[in-house]
Amino acid sequence: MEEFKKRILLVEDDPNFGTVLKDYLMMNDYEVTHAKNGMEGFEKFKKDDFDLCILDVMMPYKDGFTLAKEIREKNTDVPIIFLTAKTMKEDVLKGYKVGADDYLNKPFDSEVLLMKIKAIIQRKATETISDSKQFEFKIGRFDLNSKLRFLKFDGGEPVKLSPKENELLRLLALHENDLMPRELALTKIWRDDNYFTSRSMDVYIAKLRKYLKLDEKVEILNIHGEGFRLVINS
Amino acid sequence: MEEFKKRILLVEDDPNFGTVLKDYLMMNDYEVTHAKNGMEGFEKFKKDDFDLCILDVMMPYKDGFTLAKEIREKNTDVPIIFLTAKTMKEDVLKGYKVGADDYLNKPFDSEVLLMKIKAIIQRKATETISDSKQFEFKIGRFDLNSKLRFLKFDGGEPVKLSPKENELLRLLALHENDLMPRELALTKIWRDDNYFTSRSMDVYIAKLRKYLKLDEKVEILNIHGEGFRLVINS
DNA sequence: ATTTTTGTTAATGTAAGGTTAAAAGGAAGA
DNA sequence: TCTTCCTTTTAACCTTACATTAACAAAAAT
Repeated sequence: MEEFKKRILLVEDDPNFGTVLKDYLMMNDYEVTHAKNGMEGFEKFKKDDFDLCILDVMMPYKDGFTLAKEIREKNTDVPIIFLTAKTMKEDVLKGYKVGADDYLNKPFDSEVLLMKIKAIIQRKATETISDSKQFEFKIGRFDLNSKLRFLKFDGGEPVKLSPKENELLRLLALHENDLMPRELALTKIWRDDNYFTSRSMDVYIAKLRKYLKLDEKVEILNIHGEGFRLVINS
Repeated sequence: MEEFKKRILLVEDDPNFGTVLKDYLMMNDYEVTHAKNGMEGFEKFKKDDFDLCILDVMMPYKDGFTLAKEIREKNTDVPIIFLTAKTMKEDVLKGYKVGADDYLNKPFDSEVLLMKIKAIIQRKATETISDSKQFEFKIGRFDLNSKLRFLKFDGGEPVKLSPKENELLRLLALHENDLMPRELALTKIWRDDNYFTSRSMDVYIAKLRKYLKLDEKVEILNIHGEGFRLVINS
């Protein structure tokens, strides 16, 4: 049926609950790595590729949100589910802001959790068809290495890009010659779509245009009300 | 900022709760269509394009799941959120089976609902893959790319089209050589059919005629009181 | 003949985008 | 803790793009 088991990073400080949950997930054919606190969670996250992270919110030293933010810096795509102790509205809202995919209030029904896991992993699987592991792009006479965050012109000295510059250019490159919808960048990179994030994005477009000026064949065009288009003229 | 408000189909039989929820959503910048039962819900669904459906599970005659199934047959992509009366595990599981994107237990916090709506709509926006072919038309010696909103004559320099110009020309092209009813354009593009939108449309017809003048074989004819017809003479 | 519908151009108001600079945040080091 | 450097956001100001409305002319229908 499935060649490889899906891998879940479970970060939960309560040892009893944690191990029970881990066993339950393993019984349901997931490969589970259990970290007992935020620090350990991040270490394990860096070492491996996971299909899903389940993070407890209430943890000593490093709470789930802080951990989520660190994870997001490394990887903008991994699905994250939060386990919140109670129906803390603030927690839920905060969760979505760091890019959570879902949350569950403890105590929760384990079957429901399984269902959510399945739904989320499937969702990601369908999303991740084209833009999978692409981090290197040729943009006219430029080379973008978006893993190391630099841009080289004609193989010369690389210019360092800030995280936002890098993500934005990468997204544009992924849609080369095609529309890169505003909304897409805002939700993927800024994780929020409002007036200010939108203006912020415009500022970054200006920055990128400045970098790209070196090659007059490369330009970022605007499609009013829709988004931007990175075109390479021949 | 907002090109168009996102459209929500709300199917909820409790009139009090339904209207309150509708008003609340409308206050938050969504365009809401409220149906009072499953049958009505499906009718309205067929008539319009929605960005999201919020379905009450417990409804007389046709429950939320049945409705969801019918909706899914028509459209595999619209996000669906279920409102379940209590933490009915069966309901939740059943919901996911019909392809729900999320569910909420009543009573729920309205801000949390907003958050979910936002998250889900954004998620779907992200998935929008480039299904190009539907956006490219050959109109005489012109090429219309209605995704990138430009019109090329004889493969020369593309002319940019405004959103309304583009949509209108696209509709005409879809009905090439055939009647494109006035009303159709008004409801689909202007989303309102009155004296002013009608005059506005005439203005756009004039603009399109100006663009299309380059190819004397292409013209937009008026059918008095009915609509317009894009004809390509041979 | 006159009312309604359409053709066309121009004027107006608003929203979106371009650009630059200043302010605010945040992390690393002193 | 304070300082410094880098990144990001916010603000300000300006330009361009769009859609609507008005105004007047021409066709078509009654």
